[in-house]
Amino acid sequence: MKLSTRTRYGIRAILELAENHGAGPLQIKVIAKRQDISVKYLEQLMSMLKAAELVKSVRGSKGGYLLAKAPNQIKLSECFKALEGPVITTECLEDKNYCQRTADCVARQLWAEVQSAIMNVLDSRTLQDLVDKAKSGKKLS
Amino acid sequence: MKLSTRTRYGIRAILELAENHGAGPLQIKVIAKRQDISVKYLEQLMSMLKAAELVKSVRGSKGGYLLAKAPNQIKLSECFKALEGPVITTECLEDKNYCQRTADCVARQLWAEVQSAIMNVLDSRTLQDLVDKAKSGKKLS
DNA sequence: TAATATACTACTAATATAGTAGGAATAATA
DNA sequence: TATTATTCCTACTATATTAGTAGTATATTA
Repeated sequence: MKLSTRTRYGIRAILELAENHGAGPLQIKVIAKRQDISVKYLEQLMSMLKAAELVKSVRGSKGGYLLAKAPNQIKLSECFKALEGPVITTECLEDKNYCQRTADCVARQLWAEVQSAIMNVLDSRTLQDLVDKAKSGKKLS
Repeated sequence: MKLSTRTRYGIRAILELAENHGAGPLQIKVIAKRQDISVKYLEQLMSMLKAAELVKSVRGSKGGYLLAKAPNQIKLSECFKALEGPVITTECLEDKNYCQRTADCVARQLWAEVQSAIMNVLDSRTLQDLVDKAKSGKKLS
């Protein structure tokens, strides 16, 4: 169950915006250089974040990207969902009719628990939390 | 972050063995029919579980598969690992040198938390737990 | 020896990932 | 107004992974 670079890069990129919050737009090429990501690839990731209304953009010279909300208003679960899609561990959790066994399938119950454990982590943290920890140099509590 | 059919089918298959524990070997074709999985595909999944020493096999007529240990001695984390590989959310959790930023990367700390949340669920349950719940018809606590 | 099982290896179609590439649209600035 | 800097949009591509299929060899029982 490997995380895509799409999600890994995207989260690092929006974290750059969070750290830059209040200081005007940040350009893709700057983020790409700092995070060592292909500019062209990052363009696509940013447009996913924009489609999810987590960031907004300013076109033209001196343009760039900014957070659409304050860092403490953006949950990691939202970022994850925008990049990776729903925190899905298996189709049958989304669609009850995917399989006839859903009603009494203990495997499905297990995957539901896994999914919920992941969501608990991602839902309880905002970009601000990560920025704070980065500054303090401490680990997440 | 979608779960492969490999893991989903494999877990359902070993659960069949757990329910059948003590009643001799169970054949692939029986499991395949009950769980609606391709016989040939399931063969491969069973051989992964066997390589991980979670199940053992009896060849020839009247043969089949059995659990290698009692159901309460087999954690779901072991089954998962055998089928899906390590519960990896990103390479940098396994290999510190995968990226230069590991030391102070807050994103990496986040993935570590996610990974650990998943492991907590899978590590705290055995096949026996799932079998019990299936029999009682109740949800996992 | 015949029937029934697992064991092993190779192949394949479909899908997803991780980009690359090129240019159009837009805004600031000289 | 021309130039430059930026996002925006669409299409393409190489590689890897997934989810199987297929065939044959090997072991066991009756």
